[in-house]
Amino acid sequence: MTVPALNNWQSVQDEVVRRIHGGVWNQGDLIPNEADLAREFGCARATVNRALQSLADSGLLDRRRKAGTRVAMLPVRKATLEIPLIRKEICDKGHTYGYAQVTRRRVPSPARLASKMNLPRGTKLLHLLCVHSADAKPYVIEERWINPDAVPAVEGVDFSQISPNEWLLKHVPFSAGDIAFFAMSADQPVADLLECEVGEGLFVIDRSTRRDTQAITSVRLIFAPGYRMHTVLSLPT
Amino acid sequence: MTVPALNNWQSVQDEVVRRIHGGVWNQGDLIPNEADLAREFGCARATVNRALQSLADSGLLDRRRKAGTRVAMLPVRKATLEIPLIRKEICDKGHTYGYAQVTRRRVPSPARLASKMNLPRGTKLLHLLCVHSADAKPYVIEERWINPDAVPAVEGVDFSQISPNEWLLKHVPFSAGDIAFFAMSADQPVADLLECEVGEGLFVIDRSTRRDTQAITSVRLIFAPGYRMHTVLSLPT
DNA sequence: GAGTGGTCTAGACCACTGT
DNA sequence: CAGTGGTCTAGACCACTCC
Repeated sequence: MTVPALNNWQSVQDEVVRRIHGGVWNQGDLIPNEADLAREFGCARATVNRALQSLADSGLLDRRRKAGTRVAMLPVRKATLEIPLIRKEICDKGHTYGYAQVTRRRVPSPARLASKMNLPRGTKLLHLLCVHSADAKPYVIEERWINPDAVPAVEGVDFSQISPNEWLLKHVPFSAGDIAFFAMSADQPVADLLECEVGEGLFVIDRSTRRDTQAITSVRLIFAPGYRMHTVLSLPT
Repeated sequence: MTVPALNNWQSVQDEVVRRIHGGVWNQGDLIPNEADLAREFGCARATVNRALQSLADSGLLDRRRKAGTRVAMLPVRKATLEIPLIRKEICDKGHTYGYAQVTRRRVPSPARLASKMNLPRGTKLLHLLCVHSADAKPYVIEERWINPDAVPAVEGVDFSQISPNEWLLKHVPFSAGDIAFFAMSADQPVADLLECEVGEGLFVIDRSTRRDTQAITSVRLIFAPGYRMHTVLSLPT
């Protein structure tokens, strides 16, 4: 009656999911350890490990050394968002990309940013206001602050030709950071730039990035009405 | 001169990232194959594989059989969002959780949902309108549609005691789906429920889940003003 | 066809942590 | 202290895909 030997980690994963779905293992239950499962499934422990680790990443299992592996009590859903280059996002949708720099200034770092970006007092930042458009209609406002101490080369860049979004991705790639999503109501200046009504609800992304502990840049993206960011909730079966 | 042997996958990953940062390998470049790197680093190929696979998951590398491994041209940023139980989210913030069901009806599936949830024509859905609150202030509106064909047990549940959000998570866990984030302006009924101004910009999440191909539930979460969803952009150093 | 990443195995040692 | 997951190794075979 033994199962016909699960010889790859995907089939092991499927079997584990099946047992959870089927109620063989319930939320909070301790499941057998890797060695036992490997013996039962007729495969190597590394294969079981790979399968369970993948499920733990998905949030279905909680694993701790010595304590063993449990079915997660509250299976936290995880969604992976891909945050593309704005130009690419617009082109991929089949629209014509447009871009314009609105203002460029050097400013003392605003208090709100100084703390968020962990900047020394009195740091001067480069502040840019730009608009990306799709088929000549405003698509998103990019309000950008850049720490010139972290990116000296930025002083010589002409951001009327290339957006900070794109330049930074090419020249300062691979940094860590944090990101927040929320909504705001359009005020007059924003409404003017996005050609929408004052008060309209807009989708906003705030993002700060740094390398090691040095703040590189902070950006606020304010999207035109109608924008939707979507992705897939991928859980095994 | 040789590096002191990278004997774990994290250090291999760090070294690869260092070489990309340092310009040893540039965007679009083909990097050496796993066997060569393993020899150079003085570790097993599996260790290199683990490191590179992790970097590919992060979007820094593009890997294809036979074609080899390249530094990604447009390093797509990936953010992982955890979508918690609403009650848990509120409690974790240290607030008192409150919940109320506003309405409960059986309705023909609206056209918009019928297509999104891929329902047969004429399917009747259970429609619920609920409000979750934090410290007695409205926190989020949960507008929920449930397909009773997929979850027959739902007919007997008293959703004035437990939110659909929580009941479904406990009883219909582990399903796939898709999710979208956007902003809307509060209309009168929404403003009444959230105790905010009409027209105010609100953060909204639409989510549909299914098991296999059968639609289970669709939900719209409309958050009170001020809500921010945030996460970390985790890229290796 | 040949070269690359993807995976499996069997065994080993280590790191963490509950008891 | 002892049991569990986390990882490494050396070798092997397979699957994909570019040429």
